[in-house]
Amino acid sequence: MNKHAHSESSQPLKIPTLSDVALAAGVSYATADRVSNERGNVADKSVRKVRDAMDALGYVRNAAAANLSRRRTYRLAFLLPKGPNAFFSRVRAHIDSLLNHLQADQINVTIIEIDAFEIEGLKRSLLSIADAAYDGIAVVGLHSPEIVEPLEKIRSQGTIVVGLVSDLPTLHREAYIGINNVAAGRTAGRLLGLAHADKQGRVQIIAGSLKARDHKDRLKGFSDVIREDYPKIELLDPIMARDNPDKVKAAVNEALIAKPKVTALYNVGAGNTGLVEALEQNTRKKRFFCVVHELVQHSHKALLNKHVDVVIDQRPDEEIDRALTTLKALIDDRTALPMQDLVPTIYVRDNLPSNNSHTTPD
Amino acid sequence: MNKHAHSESSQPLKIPTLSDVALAAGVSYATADRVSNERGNVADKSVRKVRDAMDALGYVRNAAAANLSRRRTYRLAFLLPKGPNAFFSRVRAHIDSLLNHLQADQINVTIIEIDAFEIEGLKRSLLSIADAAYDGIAVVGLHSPEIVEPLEKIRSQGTIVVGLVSDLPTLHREAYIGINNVAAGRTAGRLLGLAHADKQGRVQIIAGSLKARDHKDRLKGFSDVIREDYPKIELLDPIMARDNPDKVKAAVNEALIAKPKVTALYNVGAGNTGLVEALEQNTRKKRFFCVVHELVQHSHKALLNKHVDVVIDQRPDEEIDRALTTLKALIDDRTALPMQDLVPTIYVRDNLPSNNSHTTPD
DNA sequence: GCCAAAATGATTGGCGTCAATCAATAAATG
DNA sequence: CATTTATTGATTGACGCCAATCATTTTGGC
Repeated sequence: MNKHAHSESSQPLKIPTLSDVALAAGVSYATADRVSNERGNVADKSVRKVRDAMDALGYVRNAAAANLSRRRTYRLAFLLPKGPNAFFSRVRAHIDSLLNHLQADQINVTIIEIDAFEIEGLKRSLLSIADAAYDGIAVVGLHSPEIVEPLEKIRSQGTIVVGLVSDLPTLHREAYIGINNVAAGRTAGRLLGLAHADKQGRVQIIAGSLKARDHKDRLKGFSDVIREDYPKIELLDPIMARDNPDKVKAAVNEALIAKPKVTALYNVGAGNTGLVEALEQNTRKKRFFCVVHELVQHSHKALLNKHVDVVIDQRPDEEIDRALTTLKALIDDRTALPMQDLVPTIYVRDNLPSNNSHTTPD
Repeated sequence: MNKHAHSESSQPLKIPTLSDVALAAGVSYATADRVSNERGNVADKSVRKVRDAMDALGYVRNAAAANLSRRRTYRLAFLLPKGPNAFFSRVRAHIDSLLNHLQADQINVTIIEIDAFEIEGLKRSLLSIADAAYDGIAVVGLHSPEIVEPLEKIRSQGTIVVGLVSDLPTLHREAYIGINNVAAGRTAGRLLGLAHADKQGRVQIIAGSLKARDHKDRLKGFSDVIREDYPKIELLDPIMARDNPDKVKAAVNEALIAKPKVTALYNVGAGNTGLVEALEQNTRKKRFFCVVHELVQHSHKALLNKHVDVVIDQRPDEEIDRALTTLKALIDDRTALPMQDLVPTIYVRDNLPSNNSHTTPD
C-alpha cells in the first residue's frame, strides 16, 4: 500500500550523444549534425529518421560541449542611472556579486552609467555604445519616441535590447523586465485602504515628478483603488518632492502640521530618508499609516521602527537575474523563455529578509 | 566600488585560459593545473606565482570546458508527498517545465513520491533510495529523530541532502530551502491586525494538525503578533480540519453560525476549496477578513472574488530553482552560495501574477 | 657531494560539439 | 546515357580543461 512510485524518468546513466543518435537513425554523424544544427541540404526522409532517433533516445544537446566548441561569449551591458540612488546601488551591488559566476559561463557584463532620467543623456549614451557590438543590453529606459532611432541603430547590428525597471518604447525592445507600476500603486492603495477598516481617512501623497512614467503609473493605480473601494478616504493633492529627501521631509512636515486630519502617507518615489526624519521628530501622538516603495537600508529600518508600515518592493535582485537569463536566451535562440510574472512585493515588519543584499549603504 | 566608468570593452575580449596563466606565471601548464585543481605537490613559491598570475589576468575557469572534461552529471531526486494537493502539483509542474533545460546541463531530476507526512512512509522511501547513488536529493521532510538513521545512511554515500518546504533534522541535512513559517504566521497576523485598525475583533483559526511543524510554527507566529500588537483581537481556539476541504467548510460554517461575532478567519493549512464554498454560501451580509496560505488556482480566484483578502505564499517556483542551484553548488564544491532569504510573499487582489508576457499598457 | 624526495616540465588522449573539407553516392535532368 | 545537382559519408582540428604518465630538474638530509 505504501509503495512509492518512481516518476517516468528512469536511470539513464549513459547520456546519449549525437553519435548515438546518428547510429540509431542509421545515418552518418555528419547528417545527424546537419539536422541538429539545421544546416540544410538534408532529405526529408533523413531529417525524420534523425528527429525520431532523438526523441527515442531523449537526446538533448550538451550545452557545455556546444558552448565550448562554439567559442560563444556573451558581451552584455547594463545601462543604469548614475548617482547615489539607494535602489540602483542595490542593483549594481547585485551585478557585482554575480560577476565571477557569470564569467565562468563566458558572460561578460559591463555597467554603463547614464544620466538619470534625462532623455538627452540616455540618447547620447545609447548612441555612444552603438558601435561597441554588444550581444545584448539592458536599459533602464524612458518611454520616449526620441530614443527610437538610437535603439534601432543598436538593434540593426544584432544587439538584443531589453527594458529594465522602466520600459522602453514597446516596439523597439525585445522584452521588458520590471514590475507593472500601476499594479504597484494599486497594491499600495489596497493595503492603505485595508488598514482604514471602513473608517474615515485622508491621504497625503508625495511623488517625485509626474513626468516619470513609473510615478504616474503608481499614482494612477493608487488613486483608482482608493476611489473604487475606499470612498471614505480622501485623496489630498500630491506634493511634488523630486525624490529629494529634504523636499520630502518638508512635505511630510506640512502634512503633519498644516493638515492635521491626515491619517496616512504614501510616498510614490524616493527620498524616504527625509520622510523618516520628519516622522522621527513628529510630536503628534497619533501616527500615520505609511506606505513607501523600495526596500533599502533606511526603509528597512523604518519598517522595524514602526515609522513605516508597508514597503512595496520590486526585488531588483530578481530583476537582474531575469534580465540576464532573458538576454542569454534571446541571444541563443531568439526566443524568450516563459517566466512567471514579476510582481510588486509587499513587506511588512514580519516578512523581511534577514540576510540581505539590500543593506548596502547608498 | 562605484568605479564603473564607460568600460573599455570594445577590444577583441580575449578571455585568458589556464595556458595563458601558466605562461604569465613562468611555470608549465602542468604546474598551473596542479595549482588550479589543488592537486598538491607544488612549492609555495610556485603556488604564489600562479595565483598572482590568475589575479593579474582575471582568470576564471571555463565552466563549460571543465564540466565537459570532467564528464560530470548530476543525478538528483526530489522526494515530494504524493496525492492531489494543489501546492505540490504546482511544484511538480514547475520541475517538469525545467526538465529539458536541466538535461542540457547534464542535470537529471527524478521525482519520487512519498507518503505525505507519515514518518514511516518517509523513512521507508529514504531507505529505498539509499543505494540509488544520487548525487543529491531534496526532501520535503519531517522534523523527526526517526529519520536520522536513513538520512545518515544516504549521506554516508556522499549524497547531498537538503530539506525543502518543510525542514529535516537540522544536523542531518546540508541546507534548508523554504520559508520561515513562524514569519509566515506573523505576516498573516500582521495583515489581519492592520485590517482591524484598532477595532475589536475575533479570529477563528483553522489548522490541519499541530503535529505538522509548519502549522505549529505559523500558528505561533500568528498568535504572537496578535497578542503583542493587537490586544483588541480575540483568538478563538483553533479548529482542526486536517487540511480536508469538507472539514474546513464545516469549520467555517460553525464560525459563521455559532460564533456570530467573528470578524476574521485564518486558515493555517490547506483545504481552502471548502473555505471558499462556505463563504460563497454565506448569507450574512457582514463579511470576514480572510487570510489563507498558498496561491493556487482556487485561492487566486477567491482573492479576485473578494472571498479572501490576503494570500500568504511561499513561491514554490523559486524554491525549486533554489533547491536546484543549491544542490548543484554543494555537489560541485561543497559550499552553499549565499542567497537572499526566501520570504513569505503577500498577495492581495492587486499584485497577482497574470502570467502573460510582460508588455506595458500604454 | 651523493642520494632520495620533492617539485616541475612536457606531453597526451579524451570529453561532445561545431564547422569545415573532400570524397562518394544517389537522384534528377535533358 | 551522360551530366549536373543533391544528398550523404568520412574525417578532422579546434574549444579549454582534466587526469594521467613519464622524464627531468631542484632541493634537502647526511
